[in-house]
Amino acid sequence: MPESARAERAREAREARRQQILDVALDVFSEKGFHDASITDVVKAAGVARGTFYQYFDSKQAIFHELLDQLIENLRDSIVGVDVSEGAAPVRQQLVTTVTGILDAVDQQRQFVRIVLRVAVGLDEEVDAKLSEFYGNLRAFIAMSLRRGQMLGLIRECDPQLAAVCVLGAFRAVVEEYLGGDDKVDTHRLALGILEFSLKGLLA
Amino acid sequence: MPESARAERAREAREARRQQILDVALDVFSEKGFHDASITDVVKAAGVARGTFYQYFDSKQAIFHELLDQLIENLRDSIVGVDVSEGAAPVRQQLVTTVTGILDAVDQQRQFVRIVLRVAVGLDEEVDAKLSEFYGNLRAFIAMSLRRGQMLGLIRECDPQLAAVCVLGAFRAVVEEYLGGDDKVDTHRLALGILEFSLKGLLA
Amino acid sequence: MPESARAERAREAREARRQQILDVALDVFSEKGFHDASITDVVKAAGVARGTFYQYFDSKQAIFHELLDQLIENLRDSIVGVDVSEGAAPVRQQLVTTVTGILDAVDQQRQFVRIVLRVAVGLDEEVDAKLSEFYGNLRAFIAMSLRRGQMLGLIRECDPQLAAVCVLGAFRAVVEEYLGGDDKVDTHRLALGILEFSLKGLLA
Amino acid sequence: MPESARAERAREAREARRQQILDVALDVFSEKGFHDASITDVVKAAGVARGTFYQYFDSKQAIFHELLDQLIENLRDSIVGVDVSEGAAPVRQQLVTTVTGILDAVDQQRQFVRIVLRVAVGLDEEVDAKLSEFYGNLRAFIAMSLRRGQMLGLIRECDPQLAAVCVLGAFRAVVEEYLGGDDKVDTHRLALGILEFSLKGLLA
DNA sequence: CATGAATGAGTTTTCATTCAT
DNA sequence: AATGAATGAAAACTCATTCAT
Repeated sequence: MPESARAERAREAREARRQQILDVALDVFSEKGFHDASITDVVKAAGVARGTFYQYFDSKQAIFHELLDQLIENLRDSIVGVDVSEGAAPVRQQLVTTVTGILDAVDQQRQFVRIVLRVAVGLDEEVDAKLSEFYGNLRAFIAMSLRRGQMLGLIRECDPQLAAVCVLGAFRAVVEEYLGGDDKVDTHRLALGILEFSLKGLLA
Repeated sequence: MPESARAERAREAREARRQQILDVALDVFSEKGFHDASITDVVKAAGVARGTFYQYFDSKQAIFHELLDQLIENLRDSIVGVDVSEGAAPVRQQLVTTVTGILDAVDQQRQFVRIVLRVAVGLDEEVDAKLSEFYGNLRAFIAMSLRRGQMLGLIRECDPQLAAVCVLGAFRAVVEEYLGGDDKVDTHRLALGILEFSLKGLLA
Repeated sequence: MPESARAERAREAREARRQQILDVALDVFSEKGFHDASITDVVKAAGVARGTFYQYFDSKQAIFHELLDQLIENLRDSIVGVDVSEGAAPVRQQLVTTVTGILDAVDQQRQFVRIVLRVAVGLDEEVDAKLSEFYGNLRAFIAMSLRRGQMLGLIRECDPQLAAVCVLGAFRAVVEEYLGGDDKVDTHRLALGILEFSLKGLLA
Repeated sequence: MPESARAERAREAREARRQQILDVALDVFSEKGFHDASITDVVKAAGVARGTFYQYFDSKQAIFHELLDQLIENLRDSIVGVDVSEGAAPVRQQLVTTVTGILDAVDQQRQFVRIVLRVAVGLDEEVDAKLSEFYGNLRAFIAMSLRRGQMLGLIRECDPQLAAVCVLGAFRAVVEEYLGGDDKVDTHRLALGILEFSLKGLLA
């Protein structure tokens, strides 16, 4: 079936082009922000014509939303639960590994940080909803983990919802502060710091 | 001195008008964001003509910056240190009172939250600098308090800088989550939650 | 009649104020041009309120027109004819004196030059008409003098109208070139140059 | 090379469009002046959208400056020197031909006159500089010619600089007076008049 | 009569989007 | 499918003029 083969190749080319524009847009948006970045900036950087852009994306909003979806999905993928089954590694060690892993993933793609923590904040309702959903899921996941921990007697009595907000807030703040710029960081140290803080608090 | 009296009244009227426009702009910006709010929106809501706006403010940026300055100053004013001198109230109680007070202040003016935590984020370099400075001061204050606590043996061994980032992040997240909408909240409960979390952590 | 005396004083005060604003406007317009000079510039320089300005002049155009009228009248006054009656000074000497006198008058008030030769040019139809009339009168005066000179056998055969245009053009160009800036000039030398040129031409 | 051919056609179309807008702007500016002509006037007359204008020109100022550059270049091109080599036509005849030619060129494009002699006068510093340079070059050219004439014994003793100012002034005045409106003129007669005046003066 | 705050029509300019080639 | 010239709605901002005090 030579025709379907050709069609296939065309589809792949289209997909590649599409992703290329998305990649470029990530750079442009993360550097200039949403409003200060123009479609002109994107198409120039991508080396395509204005019209071409609109063959792949419906609007400036649309590409940003898609971008955000990709970012969120990537972030989600780098987050995995803790195995509490017998024979698994000690919980604390698992936590350190997990949190370090997330920080490493974020560290790899700092544009993510800028987009999710700066550019996308307060943009429009749809974006807000997406971020809310993402954070909500994370919070729910954390809260659930805490509840399970409470049942296992590992976590003290507390409002898991509120506690989850605090944990996530601390984490986000560390990311924003230490991974918002271009400085190198010791992700292991940060992960330890966040976990010690969240688990043991600051009292002597 | 009737002349100076009249001049005084005029000056006051001007100041009142100015503040009125600022107040209206606070509403408009907090509801629509910076880019989606036009000067037309502001002047319509204020019931003045376009030109009037420009008699009081140089530009759209200018009024937003001024607004932000006011908000930050207000926030700063609601934050006070903890008295560790002898005869002072127990530190823990003071902390609860302080944090509850801050939450109450923010609760009173929820537009503040939307502006500072959403609208102003990632707007432009000057705004970024202002927020950075504000958060930096807060962090420095917290870090210093932690260091003092360490010397008094109250706070455990840790990187005060990193810990301050976590504390502030947890606090910010709580504000954003619980005071970002229009729901009523129990600020005392939130303050307790944040403090317990920050001081004792979550382990059983 | 104390009342009329008071009224008189008031009238004089009004007149003085009016002239003061005109004087200031002359400075402002000659420096900034018509469009780039704002009413704000004028009232600030005059030390009066905006409303006051409009009590004395109907509009920005109006004050400029009035200004131009004054300037033109002043220029006209510094121009006098040549006495060809018996016993009068030699015509050539009279001409030198007259032209030098005009140049001196203009030299005294260089703002005149800027207003009449730059600012007022191409402003609007009414201004154009005024300048046209002024130049037309001058040309007519010169043409008439030339015709009289022809009858006396002093001036050669030529189209007096066209010749008047040339004479006036040469004069204007000299004023513009040598009195347009702030450099000191030798008006006598300029007058001689213009006259030699106009009377004898440039051929050896 | 079909591609370069298409690109070539596109480039030409762009250039044509650009020139069309310039032509229209020449009309609009020469009729209304710079300040009274709005971009709206230009684009309406050109039959294009607002945005199209800004694809070709950076600003209202920019198109005017470009327009002025074209006009000045055109004027310059219509001016040629006088050939004093042996075997050349008599100088006087050459001068008549040259001056008549310039007047004819100007006659052809009366908008030039209005723009250069009215609209552009006193507009802004850059425009002033351009006109100054143009007139300066002309003056310098005339002054140099006069100096050469003096060396050949054709031109009498005089300040060539001042004489050049007079010659140019006379010429300009004739252009302004006779070619400023829409009346037909006999350029040959005007050229003769200017030359007779400049060379022989008005004395009998 | 003086004041100066208020007005709002009018201007230039931007930029996401469309569409003929 | 790619191009990029054309579009025009919408925005910020100015400033001559008015009018209540």
